[in-house]
Amino acid sequence: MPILRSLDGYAGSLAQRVYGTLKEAILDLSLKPGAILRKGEVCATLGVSRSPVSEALARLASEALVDVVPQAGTFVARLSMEEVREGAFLREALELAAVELVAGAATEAQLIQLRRSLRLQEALVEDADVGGFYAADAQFHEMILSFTGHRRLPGLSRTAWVHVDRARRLLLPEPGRVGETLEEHRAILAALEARDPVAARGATRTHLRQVVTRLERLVEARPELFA
Amino acid sequence: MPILRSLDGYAGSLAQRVYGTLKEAILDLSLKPGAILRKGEVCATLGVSRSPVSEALARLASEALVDVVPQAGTFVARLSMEEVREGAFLREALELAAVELVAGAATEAQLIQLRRSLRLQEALVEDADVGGFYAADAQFHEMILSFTGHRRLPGLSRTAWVHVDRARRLLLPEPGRVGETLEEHRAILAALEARDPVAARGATRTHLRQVVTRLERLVEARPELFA
DNA sequence: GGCAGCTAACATGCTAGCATGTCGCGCACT
DNA sequence: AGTGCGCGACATGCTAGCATGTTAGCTGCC
Repeated sequence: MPILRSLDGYAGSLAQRVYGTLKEAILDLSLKPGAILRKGEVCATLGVSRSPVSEALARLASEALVDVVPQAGTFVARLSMEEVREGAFLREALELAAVELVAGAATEAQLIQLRRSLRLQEALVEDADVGGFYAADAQFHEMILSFTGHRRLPGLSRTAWVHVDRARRLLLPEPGRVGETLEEHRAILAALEARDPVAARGATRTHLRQVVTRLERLVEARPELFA
Repeated sequence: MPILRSLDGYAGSLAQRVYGTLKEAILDLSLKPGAILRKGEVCATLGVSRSPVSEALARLASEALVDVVPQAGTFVARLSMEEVREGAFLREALELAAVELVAGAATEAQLIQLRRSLRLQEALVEDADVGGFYAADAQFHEMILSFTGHRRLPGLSRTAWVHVDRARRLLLPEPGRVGETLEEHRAILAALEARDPVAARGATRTHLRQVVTRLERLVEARPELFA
């Protein structure tokens, strides 16, 4: 059993903490795709019983992060370009609908929040704080989604994106990408400020397709990674 | 405990059958919104233990069909116009993205399937078979979603729509609505045949907003239904 | 030497009972 | 009479052990 971070640092019921621990390990590939994931071992490692583990695995199965084969075993899902494409499609659908709505309905206060986030992103780029920038990036997108007024939308978008996020670990960092990302965010904000839904959709679509394009190139170059 | 249909007729594990039984009862309002849903009673009624019931309730909670309050109780979700709007937004986002994609990529074989479905719908309208028509309606939409090639899309769309579907039980049948629905389907298919993504989006949007519009009128007339 | 069948180990799914925290009712007090 | 407090009943969450079905390896046979 690979090293599994302890439950500390996660909140809520045991099942929820087990879920968080396992999900993180799957997403950062410390649990290898295709590996068997024995419930008994997880129980022993984390020091909990099998019910919370079962519930956590059920949730992960509903996100297609693990495959549960009845009476046979539970396996970490393999990287799948199919899943990546589907996840990207879903997030794109949600986020395009969101920017379209927000372009027509954003309040001044909301625009101010977005501008502030952009200023923060600029500072992080100047400081070359890549980790911080990606956090601000995620927050920027979540803001837009939450401005629709739909509470569960940000979470759904995150869930849709998990397979893309996992596959992204295989990409090497590309110098200058953060700067381009910042520029794309500027274009989205500009379209929102102009209250132009079509431009907002276009800018968002362009932005979201960057990662997937790079992944498509990767799968072409090294198809064995997506067995 | 209201009458709960037996597990027979559902396939898969016990948990899955319990899930199906409960979901059906919640959706057709035979489990009253706001009612308490005791695990123990469900176990006794269905003759199963608490693990499968717990798993089923966890899934229902993730769809916001029940509220689980730790150490307090489980409650059938109340009807909520918020949830209806969010569900409608989600399905619209997914289905607009789907028709846009399909308009550009549909094969002739797929168009033939859709035309065949429309012919079936016409026959059902002529025979005034409303139930059959709604089944064909659902199938028509599922076809379009599946033509994107994304396997889980139809299921996600169904899940998104559950709150709308539940609230729809409150609407009285409206004479002539099936005819209008058929006409709207014709418009969607026409746009797909013309390979016109913009028109397809427009026709789909118009179509999907019909139910929500009627629900908005209902909540205005009888707000107490959505406590 | 290769293949088929069997057996044994072991995976998950389910059942039953214990620990923990909450809510509501009743009683005493103000 | 109204209010605050305390206790009891009971809800879910968790733990531990049993039933069921699969898989892999070994053995015997061809």
